[in-house]
Amino acid sequence: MSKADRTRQFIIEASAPIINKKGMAGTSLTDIMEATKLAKGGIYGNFENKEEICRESFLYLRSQLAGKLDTAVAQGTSAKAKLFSLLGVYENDKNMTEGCPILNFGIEADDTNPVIKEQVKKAILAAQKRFYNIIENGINNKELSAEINPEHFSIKAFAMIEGGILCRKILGNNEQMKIILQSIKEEFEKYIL
Amino acid sequence: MSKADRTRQFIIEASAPIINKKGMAGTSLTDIMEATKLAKGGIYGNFENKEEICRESFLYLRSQLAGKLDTAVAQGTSAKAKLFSLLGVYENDKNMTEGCPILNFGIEADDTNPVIKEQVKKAILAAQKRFYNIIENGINNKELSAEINPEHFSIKAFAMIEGGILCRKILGNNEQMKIILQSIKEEFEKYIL
DNA sequence: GTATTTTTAGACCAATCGGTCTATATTTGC
DNA sequence: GCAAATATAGACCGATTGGTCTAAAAATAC
Repeated sequence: MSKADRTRQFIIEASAPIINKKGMAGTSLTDIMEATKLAKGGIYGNFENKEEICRESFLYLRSQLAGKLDTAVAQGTSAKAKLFSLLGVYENDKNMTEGCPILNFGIEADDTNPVIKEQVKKAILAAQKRFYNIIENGINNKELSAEINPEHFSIKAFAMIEGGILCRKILGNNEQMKIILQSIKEEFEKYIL
Repeated sequence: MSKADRTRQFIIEASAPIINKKGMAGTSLTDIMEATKLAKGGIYGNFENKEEICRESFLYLRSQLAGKLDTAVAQGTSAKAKLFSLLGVYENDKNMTEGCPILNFGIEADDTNPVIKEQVKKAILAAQKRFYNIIENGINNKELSAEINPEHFSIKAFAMIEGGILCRKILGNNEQMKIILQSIKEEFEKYIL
């Protein structure tokens, strides 16, 4: 990994939380310079423009989050354990409590940045697929009744969680999220064989 | 209504859709000047600063949306009719398909603008209460089983819809939203007496 | 219809925006 | 450790930002 590659990665990791918090339009080069302690030249030698920093920051947050979620799923040894472990990340992980990048970048990009919007789309579909796969494997393993609709379940669970993240941030507490996650668990348990 | 009041209202109504779309940080005075065909003086004679325009724009969008939702509920003559009518607005209304102001302003304001954040909070609680009241009245009228939990139902429905709005905007179609609204209806129907 | 008050246009402002460029500093290959 | 290549600092750029101020225009009161 060359010096430039390391600096580039360092800039992304330092910028991503700021952009996730303040938004792309709301984050200035000055913010990024302060966070990295780098001068303009040091930044523009590694990135074409601010939009590239935003884009790479989203991709970084997305992959970091996906890694945590995939790890959580992998740790479960049954469909139920996998799902509950996955939901646990949504409940507690700092990456989620600080604001879901899918929500933050998605809402801003949808009318302003088609390139990032497309990457958010991939993130949504991947997040839903993570639920879907748990259910489908559960059915195949005879852990779950074939009555459960994996597509509907994964869409509803994902939507409820994203809505729950909004409520958590605005209302300033985790109560509604707990109710949401609990109800996802209860819905799931109806189908355990 | 004085000339100034009318101009003020006109500026709000012209600016609100732009700010809802491009975000508060992403909307410039130039955007507002173009939308209103007014010069700087005409705008700053009616508003203290850009933030006030953003704040009033959110309050305008919030009250407009609340009016439509309340009207829809009032049109139903049973708990079921009220709920289905309410969900119909979330499915079809332009105010929703163009982007929910609760979601758009909420996500941007939560880390940057505590005053607007507080107003978004009120909007969320009011939206949830609208669901809650339908359920509670339904129980009292013996239309619904007392088994239904109005609090949990309203929290889940609201969260799912907001998550569904995100998916609709990013995925570019209404399919997931339809599944979500259908599942809310089915869940509700389980409790009809 | 005139006098007074209110409202608006638009020139103007300093500050900040994203971005460029060159000279210097730092890596890197050998 | 020296030379070539690469990366960074920071002065600089024009454009744009949000915001002010004054003179003209329009609405209002009588």
